[in-house]
Amino acid sequence: MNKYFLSENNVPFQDYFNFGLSVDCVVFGYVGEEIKVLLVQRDAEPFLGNWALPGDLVPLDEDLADSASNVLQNLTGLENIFMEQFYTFGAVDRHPAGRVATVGYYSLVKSDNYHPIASSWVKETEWFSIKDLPKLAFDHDQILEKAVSTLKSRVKYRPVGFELLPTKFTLLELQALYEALLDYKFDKPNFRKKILSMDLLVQLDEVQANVSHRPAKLFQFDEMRYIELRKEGFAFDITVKG
Amino acid sequence: MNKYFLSENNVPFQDYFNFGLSVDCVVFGYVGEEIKVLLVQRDAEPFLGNWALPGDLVPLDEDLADSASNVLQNLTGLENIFMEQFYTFGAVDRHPAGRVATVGYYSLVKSDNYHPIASSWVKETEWFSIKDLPKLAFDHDQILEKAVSTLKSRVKYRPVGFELLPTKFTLLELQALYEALLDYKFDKPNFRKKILSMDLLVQLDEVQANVSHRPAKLFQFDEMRYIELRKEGFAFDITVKG
DNA sequence: AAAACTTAAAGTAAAAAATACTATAAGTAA
DNA sequence: TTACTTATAGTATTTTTTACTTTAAGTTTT
Repeated sequence: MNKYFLSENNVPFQDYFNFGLSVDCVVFGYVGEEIKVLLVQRDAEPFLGNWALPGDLVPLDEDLADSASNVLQNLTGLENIFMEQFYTFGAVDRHPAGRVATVGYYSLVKSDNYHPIASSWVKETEWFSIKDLPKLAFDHDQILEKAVSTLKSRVKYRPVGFELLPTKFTLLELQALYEALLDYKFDKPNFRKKILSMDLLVQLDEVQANVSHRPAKLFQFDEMRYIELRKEGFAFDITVKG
Repeated sequence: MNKYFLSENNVPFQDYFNFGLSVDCVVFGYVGEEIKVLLVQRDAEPFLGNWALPGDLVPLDEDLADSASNVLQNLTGLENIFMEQFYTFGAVDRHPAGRVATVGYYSLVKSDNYHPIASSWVKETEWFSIKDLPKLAFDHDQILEKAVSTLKSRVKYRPVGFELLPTKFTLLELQALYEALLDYKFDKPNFRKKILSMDLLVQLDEVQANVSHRPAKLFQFDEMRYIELRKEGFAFDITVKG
C-alpha cells in the first residue's frame, strides 16, 4: 500500500482494498444443431449442489486475462481457446462471502476436440442447451443471459461462429449454426453465395464421409485471409432483416 | 467474511480480498465538428500534474453502476447521462498503490448543456480532440483507445450518436457527426434519405436561427419510437462500405 | 443395372437498396 | 432584383438481396 493515497473524503485507501475479483467463464459449444453452454455442479458451500458457471477468484499476482484462461484450463484442460471479455458485474450483494466483482468471459469451443474434466471444487460438468437451463448459483443467470445476448450480436459482425465448428465443415453445417445462433432460416443457395463471396473459406480436397447422399465439400476458415481482408477495410456481416 | 470459503488451494478467501476496484469514465462530446474527450489534470500523487481520465475507487457499499454515475456527477455535475460499460482492465501492475482493477465506462454528453466543474483532487478539466491527446496517467491511454474503438463500432449499429448532439439538430449536423465518428464522407441527399427512412426523427416546427443562408429544419430524436421499432425487429444500421 | 431418392451446387430473374448525380426551392446578402 | 448559399426533392443507374428453378452427383432400392 502506498503512503500517497488518500481518497476524496480522507478515508485511507486501505479501506477500499477489500474487494474480491473473480472471473466467470461462459463456455459455448455447438452439438447436435444446438447451442450449448458448459455448467459445473458445485461441490462446496454456498449453493452446494447447484449448477453454476465455471469461475474462480483472481489471485492478487495474476493478470485478469491470464486468470481467465487459467480458470478455463483448470476446468476443461484446454489451452489456446477463443476467449473474450463481455461484461463486469459489480452489485454489492452479488456474493455472500463479501464484496466480489466478477468479470465475464465467453469462450467458443469446437466440439470435436473438447473433453471437460472436473476440478477439485466441481462435482460434475455438463453441457446444457441454452434453451433449457437450470436455475444457477449466485447471479449467474444474469451473467449467462448477458453472454448469450453478446454472442448473438457479435456473431453478426465477426466470424466468431467458426470457432464453434470443427476445423473442417460443410456449408450446410455453417448455415445450420448461424440459423441456431440468429434464430433465422436462410435460403440455402443464397447463404452459400454470400459466404463464398466473402472469400474467407478454403475449399479442401475432401468431402463428407459416411453420409447416405451426395457428400458435401469440406471447407476451412482462413484466418490469415480474414486478417488480411480486415486491413483492406472488409467488414464481416451476416445481419438478417426483421 | 464467511466461514464457508476456502479457495481451491486451501488458502483462506481473505487472502484474495485485497483488490481495489475503480471506475474510469471516458466522456465524449462533440464540439466544432470534432469528437472530444474530457480529461482531468491530477492534483495528487502519483502522476501529479498529469492528464487522466476522471475516475475513482469504488466504495465497498456502492454498486458498480451507481459508482460510475456518481463519479461522473462529482466531476461534471450532470445526472441522467448516457453511460455504458465497455471493458475491464486488470493487469497486475496497472496501479502503483496496489492491485486495482478498473471498469471502463463511456458517456456521451450534449455540448449544449454541459458545464464541467473540478472536484477536490482535480486541478483542471479540459476537452481534448481525440486526434490530439496528451500522454495520460496510469494505463489510461489504453483505456481511452479501447473506448474510442468501442464507440466507433457501436455507433454503427445503435443510434448512440444522437446523444452527442443538442436535442434539436439539423440533418447536416447529424451527418457531420457521423462523418467525424466513422471517418467517411456521406452523400448529402442519400444520407438524408437513409436517416429519414428509418422513421426515428421528429421534424420540429422550427428552423435554424442566425444563419446567413436558407435555414435548415430542426429535428429531434424520437426515443420512444426507437424502442417501439426495436420490438418490431428494426435494427439501426449506418454501416459504410470500404 | 436401372430407377428412385436425397442433397449439393449452380444459375436466373425479379425486387429492393445503395449510389451517384441533377434539379429545384428557400432563404440571405449585395 | 440579382447573385449566392444551402436545403431539400427527385431521378436514373448500379449493386445487392431475395426468391426460386435447374442441374449435378452421390446413395439406396428394386
